[in-house]
This record gives sequence, C-alpha cells and structure tokens, in this order.
Amino acid sequence: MQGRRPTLVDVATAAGVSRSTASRAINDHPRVAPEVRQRVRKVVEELGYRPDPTARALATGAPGRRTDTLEIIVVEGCATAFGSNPFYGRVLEGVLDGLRGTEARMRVHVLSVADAPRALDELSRTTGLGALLVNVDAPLAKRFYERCPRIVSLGRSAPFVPFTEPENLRGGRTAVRHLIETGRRRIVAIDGRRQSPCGADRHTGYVNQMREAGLRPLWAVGDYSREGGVTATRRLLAEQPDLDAIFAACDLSAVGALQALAEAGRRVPDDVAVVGFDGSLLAACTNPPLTSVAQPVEEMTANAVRQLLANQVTDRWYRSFPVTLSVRQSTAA
Amino acid sequence: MQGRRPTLVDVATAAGVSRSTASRAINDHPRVAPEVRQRVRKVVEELGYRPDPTARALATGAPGRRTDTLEIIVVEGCATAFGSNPFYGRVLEGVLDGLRGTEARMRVHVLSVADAPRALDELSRTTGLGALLVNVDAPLAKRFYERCPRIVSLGRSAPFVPFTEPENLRGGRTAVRHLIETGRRRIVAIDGRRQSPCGADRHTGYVNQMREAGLRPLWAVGDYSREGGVTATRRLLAEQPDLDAIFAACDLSAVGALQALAEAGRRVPDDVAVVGFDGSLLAACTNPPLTSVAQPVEEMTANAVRQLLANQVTDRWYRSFPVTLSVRQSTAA
DNA sequence: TTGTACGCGTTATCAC
DNA sequence: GTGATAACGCGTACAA
Repeated sequence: MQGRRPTLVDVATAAGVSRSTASRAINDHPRVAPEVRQRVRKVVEELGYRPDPTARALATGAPGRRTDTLEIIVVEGCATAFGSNPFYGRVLEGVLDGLRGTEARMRVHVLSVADAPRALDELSRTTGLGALLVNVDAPLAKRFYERCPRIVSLGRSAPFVPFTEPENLRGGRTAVRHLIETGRRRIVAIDGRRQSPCGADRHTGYVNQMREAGLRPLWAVGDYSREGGVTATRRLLAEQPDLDAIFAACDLSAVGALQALAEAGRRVPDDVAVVGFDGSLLAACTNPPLTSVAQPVEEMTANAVRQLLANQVTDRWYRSFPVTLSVRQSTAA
Repeated sequence: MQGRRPTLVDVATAAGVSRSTASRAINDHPRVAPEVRQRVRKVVEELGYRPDPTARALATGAPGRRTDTLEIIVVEGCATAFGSNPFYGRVLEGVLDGLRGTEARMRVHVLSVADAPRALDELSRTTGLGALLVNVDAPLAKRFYERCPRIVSLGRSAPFVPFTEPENLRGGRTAVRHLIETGRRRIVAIDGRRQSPCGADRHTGYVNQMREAGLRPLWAVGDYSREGGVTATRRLLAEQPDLDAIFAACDLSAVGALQALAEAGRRVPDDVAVVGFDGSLLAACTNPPLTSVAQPVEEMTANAVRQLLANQVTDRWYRSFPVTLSVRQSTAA
C-alpha cells in the first residue's frame, strides 16, 4: 500500500464509494451528488491519484483510435546534432503537416548509433500506427521492417523497405552544372557521411558531372555539421589552394565553408562560389545568401506520413521528389 | 468480422490454437513448436494483425513504467513557425538531454491558437508522466494545471503554475548597455509578441535601460520570425532614419533586420549595430556573425524535464537562468 | 509444448 | 444517484 501508485479502487475505498462513482466524479459526469464529488476530489488530491492513461485508453478508445502515436525515429551520426541542423526541424514540420486533420500525434526518438539496435528492437514491438525512420542504416531498417511493416524510411534503405527520397544524384549534378555555367572550373566537394545513401548519391552526382565536363573531382568528407564544413574546407584549401567553388552536401556544412573561407581571406562569391544542399531557411540567412539545391523535405515527409496513416505503404513502396536549384548570391557571376 | 481490426483471438482461431500460444509465437517465446510458430506468423501476415500497444502496455508494463511519454506542447502564434525557428530545435534537444538515461520518450504537439483550448483539454486528460508547455498563454496553462499538476511552463505563466525562464528583463538591459558602451545612442528595438511574458520582459528591460541612460526608446512589434524582423526594420528605418543600433527580441528577427539593413544599403556594424536574443546557432552563421543575448535553452529545458520526471515539481516551483552576452562582429566597435 | 484462468486499471451498461 | 458487472486486448503463472 506504500510505494504502489494509487489506483481507482484506492480512491473509491478511501472515499467510501464504488469504483463507478469515483470514476464518474473524476470525469465530471453529470449524475453524481455534489457532496460525493467533493469528497472524491479531496481523496484524489490527498492520495495524489492520477488515472492511468493506458488503462483509460484501453477502456475508452475505439479499436482504431486507441493508438494515436506515430513514431519518428532518428539515429544520430557522429555530429548530426538533431537540435541544431535545420533539416530536422523541417522533418518535424512535415510530419505535423501530414498529421493535420488527424487525431494522430508524433513521438520523437533520437538515438545514438550505439543505442539504436536495442532501442529499435524495443520500438518495433510497441509501434502501432507506424514509424518514420530517419538516418537508420539499412540493416537496422530491414530488421525493423520485418517486425513492423508500417514504416517509411526517409532516404533509400534496404531492399523492400519503403522509402522516400529527393533526387540526390541529380542534385549533385545540378549544383556542379550551375557552377560550371557561371564560370567555375576548380570545383571541390564537401561530402556528407558516405555510409548514408543520400550522401553517397550526392557524391556520385558531383563526381559524374565533373568527369563528364572533363574536370578533376576532389572532395573531403564532412559529417553534415558546421564544424565538419569548416575543417573540410581548410583541408581542401590546403590541398587545392586555387579552388574557385565548393559544393557542400548540406547547408550547414556550406555555412561552415563560408566561415572557413572568410577566415582564409577568400571572398564569396568573388574568389570562391559556394553551393549548399537542402534549401533550408539557413541558406537565406547567411551573408551572402547561399545558393542551394533545395529538397522539399516538408512535402516528402508529409506525404510519407499520410500514406502511412492511410495504410497505403506496401513492400517496395517509394517516392522520389525533384530538387530545384535556389540561386542566391553565393554563386553570383 | 469485416472492418474490425483483427485481434489476438482472431489470429488464434484462424491458426487453430489458443490465445496463449498465439501470443507466445508472436513474441518469440522459446517454448513453442516451430511448426506452430510458422502457422501463426502466416496468419498474422494474412490478417494484417498488429498487436494493440495499449493493451500490451497495460498487461505488461509495471504500474510506473506504463506511461513512458512526456508531452511537449507548443502553441504556435501567428508566425512562430515551429520548424524554422532554431529555438524549438534547442527545446527538443534539451528535452532529449533531460530524458537521457530514462525510458521516457517525448511526444510533440504543435497547436494553432484556435485548436489549443480543445486540444489542451483533451491532453490534460491523457497526460501521464507530465507535460512541458511552450508558448501556452496563462489562462490555458492554468486550466491545464488544474487538471494535471505535472507540468512546467517554459516561460512565466499564471500564478502557481510551475515555470522556468531566462532572465529576460536583464537580457534586455544587457543588450542595451553593451550597445551604449560601444558608442551607440539611437538604439531601437524589435519586440517579440507582447502578449508573451518573455516578450514583455525583454521589452521592459530595453525600455528601462534606455530611460536610465537618458535615451529615447523606440520599437516596432515583431513576431519572432524573420519576416517580422524585416518589416519591423523597414518601419523603424522609415521612422528614425538615423538609427545606429537594433536590439531584436530573437535571433531570427535579428537575421531579418540584417537583411533589411543590407537591402537599405546600411553596413553592419559600421552604420548600424545589431544584437539578437537567444544565442542560437543561427547567430554564428550570419555574416557578420551576430552578437546575441544567449539563453541556455537546452539547459533550462533539460532541467525542467528532469525535475518533472523526478516528481519534484510542486506549486509555485520555478527556476530562473542567467543570460550571457555573446559578442560577435555585428556590434564591433 | 499447449491450454485455462486471472490480472492490468478504466470506462460503460445496466439494473436498482 | 449509485453500485455490481462486463468489456477493452493482451501477457503469463499455473496446471495439464
């Protein structure tokens, strides 16, 4: 009777009434004596009683409405700070869009690479409505999918696992083509994590387009962070001092590039042009504003969520979204 | 039998076994005949059976562990875009910090002002572990608190409602003092929403410090958005063309100010100095980097979450966190 | 290895 | 107005 959390029976007995009455008093039902209501409320206060949401949901909820939670599962790489990369804000915004008009809510899980396997196993057991996987590597996604088929991976994943993605490869090409068209030749790249399919695709797009133009590709590996962008740029400047353009795999890295360039006394866009990837708000906030390959993150995510809720996602389901180049002053001719 | 979502009994009967066996087969229990396991799995597949997480939690979970969800409730003002203001990313990051080492997870609700009353009533009924209220106005917070005492408001709220906040008033003063010390005199302000206590406090801090210095305060109302910062700055420039400093109530507005200033041909910091509020990553990404009154959002939030989980939050509980000035080039002398 | 029976905490439907 | 009693869907000792 001590450590146990009080239950409705405790309240009822303490108040000298039946469970039913206690329940009614608590839930503001009309047909209950005012005096009794007071008494029950007082007991609730004293005992610190809090109705168990789970039991309540089980008793109340319609079979379908009971589980109203969509799981958003993000695995954080080395420096992929969830709170600081605007990308994640856009993902959440998209989820909210997709959830609009629904009673469903989102629960957000941010896992370290180390915790991910265990946590994903646990989550795959309790997931009801479905899950959106962000940055979850292929093996883990596959395992999750086998235990819970209601998922979409944001970014290509293991075979069969439903996914949605922007045209990463084309994005890489577009960036390079734009730089070439505006007169740049010594174009280097700051990659994202190479393990991730999206990072790999953007990289490939860059390399292919460079080769086709008869230019020599050169890159440094970043990690989708600002710091990564700074160090990558320093390294690239050391390796190829006469570079005249940088293509970064994400806007945050591009910001790092801008800062490293300023630190090195290079002017943007006069000496060096910079193109980012994402088309986030951040790109519009830098100075000079950043040209960026824009991906419709909110749209992609919202679409995935709606399909998930509508139970339209099946084996091999996937969507590809076009990217567009937002030209700003960081690549002005 | 048609529209109803299949339950464990359906699976069991379809597979010709008892519920227990079906349950065991599904949950990978050791003692179950391989052949039976296969059969059950097949039926699960065919029927599209998904165990009800709620019922499962009720049956499995220890009384305390059952509710593992902390509700993060954000009310969106006019232009307070959840996905684009880095502030919210930091809030979530802080929640994650506070949750670390716990089994608890966060569920994020973003409500429009219109939906808020209804949604909050609903949520106050189902909230178990507790809730963190962001941007919820005093009356609504009070109502929520009466129905569910396990909450903390991020920002001052109605009396008795537990809250945590940065030293907003002092922050306003600090910004102005810094500007004065670096030689500025015609200092104007871009306010946040005046209805919010934090916006009001920052405003008061600005006004008081100006008056004490014998300077005339002048301000325009923003809405914590970039666009708001742009239009406010344009208005201020029209009203007081010779202004030499701007104090913005949030970094995002400050970015808008930077852009409006550039558009008007004013140089920063040569012609006009700019100070933001938040100390978000954004401030370090602009060019010139933005001097900003830094508030420890992650720390505040993490602390609130931990206190909430530890059940240490009582009537009138509150915490105040110091702000510090991060001086960058937007106010260089 | 499988089935029976009970408990999880609430709400809802009846009678009274 | 109030109190038994039956769901809600699932997990799991316990017995078989």
